[in-house]
Amino acid sequence: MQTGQTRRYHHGDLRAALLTRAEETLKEKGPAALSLRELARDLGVSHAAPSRHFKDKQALLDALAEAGFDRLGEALAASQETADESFADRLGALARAYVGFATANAELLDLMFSIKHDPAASDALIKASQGMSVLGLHLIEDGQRRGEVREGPVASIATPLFTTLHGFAALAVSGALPSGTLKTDLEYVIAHTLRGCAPDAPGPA
Amino acid sequence: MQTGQTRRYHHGDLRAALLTRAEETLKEKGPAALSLRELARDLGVSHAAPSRHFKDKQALLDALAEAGFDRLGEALAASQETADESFADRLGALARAYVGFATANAELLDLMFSIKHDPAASDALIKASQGMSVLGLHLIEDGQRRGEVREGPVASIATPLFTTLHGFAALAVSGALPSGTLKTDLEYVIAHTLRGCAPDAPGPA
DNA sequence: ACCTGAACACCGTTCAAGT
DNA sequence: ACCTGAACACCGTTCAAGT
Repeated sequence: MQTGQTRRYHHGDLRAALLTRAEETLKEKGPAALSLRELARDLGVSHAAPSRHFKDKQALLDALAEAGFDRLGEALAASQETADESFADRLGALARAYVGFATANAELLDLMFSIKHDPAASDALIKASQGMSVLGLHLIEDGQRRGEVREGPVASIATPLFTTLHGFAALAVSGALPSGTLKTDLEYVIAHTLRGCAPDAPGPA
Repeated sequence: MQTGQTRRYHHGDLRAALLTRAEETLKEKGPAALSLRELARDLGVSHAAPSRHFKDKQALLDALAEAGFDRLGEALAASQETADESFADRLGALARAYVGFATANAELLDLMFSIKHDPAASDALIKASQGMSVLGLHLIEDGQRRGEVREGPVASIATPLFTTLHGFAALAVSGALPSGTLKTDLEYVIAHTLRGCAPDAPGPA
C-alpha cells in the first residue's frame, strides 16, 4: 500500500523520536521554546501522546540531560585514547574535549547542570556525572605514578581540575568569556592547571 | 481615611516590588514557577500592569540578573576590604565570598549565567560581569608586585582564576559536587590555585 | 503616566474512550 | 500497549478604555 501519505507513521519509537526532536529544537530555538505540544505536532502525533513516554515535561528534560552526560562521557573517554601518554598531553586532550563538547552543545550543557531535576532522575544524573569524574581520577593517579603530578590525596587535585574545566566550559557557553580570545584563554587555563599539578622538586634528582 | 482596606495600594514603586517579589518566588519555588500573572496577583495589580515596567518576561529576568551581578560585585569587593594584605589571604577571601554568594543565591546565579539574555540587556550584563573580573585583575597585579604571584600576562592568571572560582560555584549550586565535602573541597581548590599562581623560585634568593 | 478588563493564541496535564 | 479528543486551569502578550 504505497499511498504516499505519511499516515500516523508512529508504529516506530516515539520516545526516541521525541528526544531527538527535542534536542534539535533546543539547539535551534533555545530551551524556552521547547514545548511538548509542538514536539507532538512536529512528529505528527496527538498532544497527549508524549505523556505515555514521559510522565512530565521535566521527565523529558531529565532524559535529555542524562543522554548528554553519556555523550560527554564518551567524548572525554575518546579524547584519552588518541592522546599521548604524558600527563600534560592527556590533560590537554581532556580539556579540549570538554570545551569542544560544551561549545557544540551549549544549550544541552546548560540543561545538564541546571537545578530543576526531580530527585528521581537525579540519581541517574549524579551517577552519570560521577562516571565522568572517575576519568579524571584515573588521569591523576596515572600522572602521580609517572611522577608528573604532585603527591597528595587524589581529591585535592581532581576537584580543582574538574572545577576549572567546567568553569571554563560554562563561562564560554554563557558568553561571559570574550569569544575572540577563547582559544588562547583555554591554553592559559591548561598551562596554569599543569603548574598547579606539578610536583614540588623542579629539577631532576 | 483609615478604611483598613488594602486599596489598590500601588501608588508606590511597582517596578521595584516586582523585582523583589520575583526574587522571592525564584528562591522559594524555582525558576519554572515564576509567572508574571502570579507576580501581579501577589502584588494586587492586574495581570497587564507589569508590562508597563518590563516589556517582556525576559526583560524582568534580565533586570533580575543585572541586580544579581551588582550584588555579587559588592560582595566580592567587600571581601577584599576585610582581608589581609597577602595574596593568599585575599584570594581565599575572594573565593569564599564567591562561593558564599552562589550557595546563598543558587537560582539567581543560574539565571545570571544562563544563555537567554536578549542582546539589548546583554550590554548591561557583560558590563557588570566585566566589573567583576576587574577585581580579579587588581588582585593579581598586586600579588605580582608583592612577588607572591608569578610573572606573565595578567590574563594568563586571571582567566584560570575566574574560571576555577565560577566552576566551583556552579558545580556546588547544581549539586554535582557532593555537598558533604564542600568545605574541604573549596580549601583544596584554593590551595591548588595558589600553587598555580606561585612564582618559579621556591626558596628565598 | 499608570493601570484595568477583555481577548487571543498558546501552554501542560488529565482522562474517558477508541483500536 | 499505544494513541486520540475533549476538557481544565493555567500562561504571556496586546490593546482599547478608563482615571
